[in-house]
Amino acid sequence: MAVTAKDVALLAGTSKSAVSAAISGKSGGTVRMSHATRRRIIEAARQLGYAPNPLAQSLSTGRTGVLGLVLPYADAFVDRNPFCSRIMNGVLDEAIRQRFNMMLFTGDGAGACGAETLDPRVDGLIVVVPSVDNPLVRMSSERFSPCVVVAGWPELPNIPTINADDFHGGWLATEHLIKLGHRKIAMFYNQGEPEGFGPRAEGYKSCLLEHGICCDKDLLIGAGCDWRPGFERMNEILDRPRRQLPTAVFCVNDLCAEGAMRAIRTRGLKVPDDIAIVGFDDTWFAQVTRPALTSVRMPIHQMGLLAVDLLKKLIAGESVENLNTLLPVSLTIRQSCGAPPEMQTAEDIEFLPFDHTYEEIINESQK
Amino acid sequence: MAVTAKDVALLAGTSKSAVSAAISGKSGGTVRMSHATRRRIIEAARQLGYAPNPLAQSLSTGRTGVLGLVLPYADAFVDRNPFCSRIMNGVLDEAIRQRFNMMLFTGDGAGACGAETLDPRVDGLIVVVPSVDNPLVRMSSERFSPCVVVAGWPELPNIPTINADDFHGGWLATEHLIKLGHRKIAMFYNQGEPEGFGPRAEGYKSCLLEHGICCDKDLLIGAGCDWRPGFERMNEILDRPRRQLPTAVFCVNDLCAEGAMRAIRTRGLKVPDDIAIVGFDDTWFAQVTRPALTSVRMPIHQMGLLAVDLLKKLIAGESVENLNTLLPVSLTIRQSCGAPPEMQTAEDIEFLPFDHTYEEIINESQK
DNA sequence: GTGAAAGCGCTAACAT
DNA sequence: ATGTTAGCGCTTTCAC
Repeated sequence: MAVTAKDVALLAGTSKSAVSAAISGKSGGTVRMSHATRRRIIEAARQLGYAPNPLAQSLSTGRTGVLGLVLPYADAFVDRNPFCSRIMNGVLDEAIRQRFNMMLFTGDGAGACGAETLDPRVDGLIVVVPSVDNPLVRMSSERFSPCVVVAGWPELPNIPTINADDFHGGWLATEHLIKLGHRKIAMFYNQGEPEGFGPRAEGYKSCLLEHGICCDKDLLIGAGCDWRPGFERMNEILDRPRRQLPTAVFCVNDLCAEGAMRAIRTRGLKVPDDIAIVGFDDTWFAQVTRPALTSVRMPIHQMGLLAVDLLKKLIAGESVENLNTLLPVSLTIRQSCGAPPEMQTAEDIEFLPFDHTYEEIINESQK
Repeated sequence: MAVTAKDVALLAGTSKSAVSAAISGKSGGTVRMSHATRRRIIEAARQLGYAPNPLAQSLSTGRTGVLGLVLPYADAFVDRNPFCSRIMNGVLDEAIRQRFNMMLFTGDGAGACGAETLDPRVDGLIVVVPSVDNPLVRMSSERFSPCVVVAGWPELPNIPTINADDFHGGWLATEHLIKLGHRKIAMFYNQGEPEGFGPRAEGYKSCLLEHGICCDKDLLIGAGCDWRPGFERMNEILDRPRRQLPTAVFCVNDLCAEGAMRAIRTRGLKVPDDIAIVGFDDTWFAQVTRPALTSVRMPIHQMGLLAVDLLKKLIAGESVENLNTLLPVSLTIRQSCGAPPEMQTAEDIEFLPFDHTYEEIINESQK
């Protein structure tokens, strides 16, 4: 067994409580002690190699210094979805910087937040689950254990959220296609959205409208955030008579876009010549598809950082002024829409890992 | 405050210990109870929404059900180094599958494993730190808290390790260059290696020797596992008189290789025409450099999986027959060495995230 | 200024 | 078969 406070007390000739006070450095409470005893205790602790047992500490104080990160499914912690990876990166990055430990949870299935979710082993939760419903929110109120939702809109109020401007992203993507002369533009939206088509699709519709293009219902297609639905929906569309084919598809994310491109390839057609494709997320993934994807970039890493900052404040009991953060997006233009080279974003190898220092990201977020 | 075992006991009209026994399902020990009481307790617990406090549970039992993952520096948890990401992915993947929770630690600086390392909040540790020295091992013995070292060789015995066959990897890379006609082959090894040049460099030397090529000491160059040392060393080399330039460089990993390629580019030279480059790791990163890297592939993800399996056994008190696992490597041939197209590995988009299901990986590891 | 004692919520050995 | 009790290691309030 490890050395305990009792051992230290014995050696220093004091009581456990003195040890606790000395080690934690809190001269608060009724416990004040002479410099001499404090020193003696510290020395004894050092000598014995004593460190407080965080488990016992937490049980006693109700604080753990651990943040929980909830991703939608186990695979999400893995390379499986570069968006999730990147969110996780941001969160971990900042958590480590802020000297929080991290614990990982998975919200098995859509929006499920099991009993483990209200785990006293964490001081708060960062939730990155597509549809965030009641159980989560109940938790947040029942226990005084705050949570922050990233990339999602919980149904109940008073839950802080951090999102990118999906609506504007949808708008940008659509506008780009229109500029390139497309009129029959399909959209693959995420069928899982709690209500309606989701903000990305709303941006798409709004942009079409603004440009006087009729929003054909047959072109607004329920897909999902993985490559498979993209693949399947595109296959179905390609069965339509040639006249009814869209000339471009805006996909709800990059994975979905790759699925669509794969279906197109399989049929012997070409992107962008036959059908143009736009994605959403613009992680490294968009660089390695062939052709490279034109995609809406969101400040994913920064979203993770902000989530931790926000959660930290909530844990500290500070009130937050801006409950719903909305971060700006932009369009990265590559080859999947046939944009002329001068429009294309330079294929920046700089995007690769080694230039993502913390300072840069902070600066980036401040300007 | 949350509902406790006491509340349940009160409602069910039994004692706390009965509740504990009923909930944990352990009819072992001296505690056996009638079906009736058990049912009553279960029902009461359900009614109250009771769940045991894992913190208290752990404090009492000394088990937490949490694995700790130690990466060398905070950034390593982040995209910063695709190798680390991928290891982490493997570990998380399997940990989740085995219903372990994960906690993340960073061994700030080389080989440092602070007090937090012997954290009772975890049942065991998976350590992915380049130079694993004594503090870690001391921990492992002092507490009965096992650890597994991944991609490293601790100095003390009896610590289970999981490694790829780095020596053979170095051999493969060098042989490839020799086959392509290179004779002046430099190697950038990792200066941080505890002793000597590390197994990758040994493989390199051994291969040169076997092919009757003198191992020029000026070509065995201390670099590191990041792009910066690769960049700087290559810059220095390019200052040498043209006669002394190597025609190829084998880099200790892909990041280092990219640094070297960048230096070459900066000087207006071309890879592979002027200098050929081989990397090591072969993560997705090797696909997105220009030119794409020829690189030694290791079963990184699988190393993570195995680490968890091994640790699980150790925690369960099982003894492990094979203390030092060595996994096979292979060479992925792309464009950075000027290999003829027919030698090149098909640029497999299949490598991308969506085909990494658990089953595949398991199958892959079995054949 | 310092130490004793209660309790955080649970488990497991011990009486009943 | 069931209930009682004593910790796990720490913090913190309360007497001294």
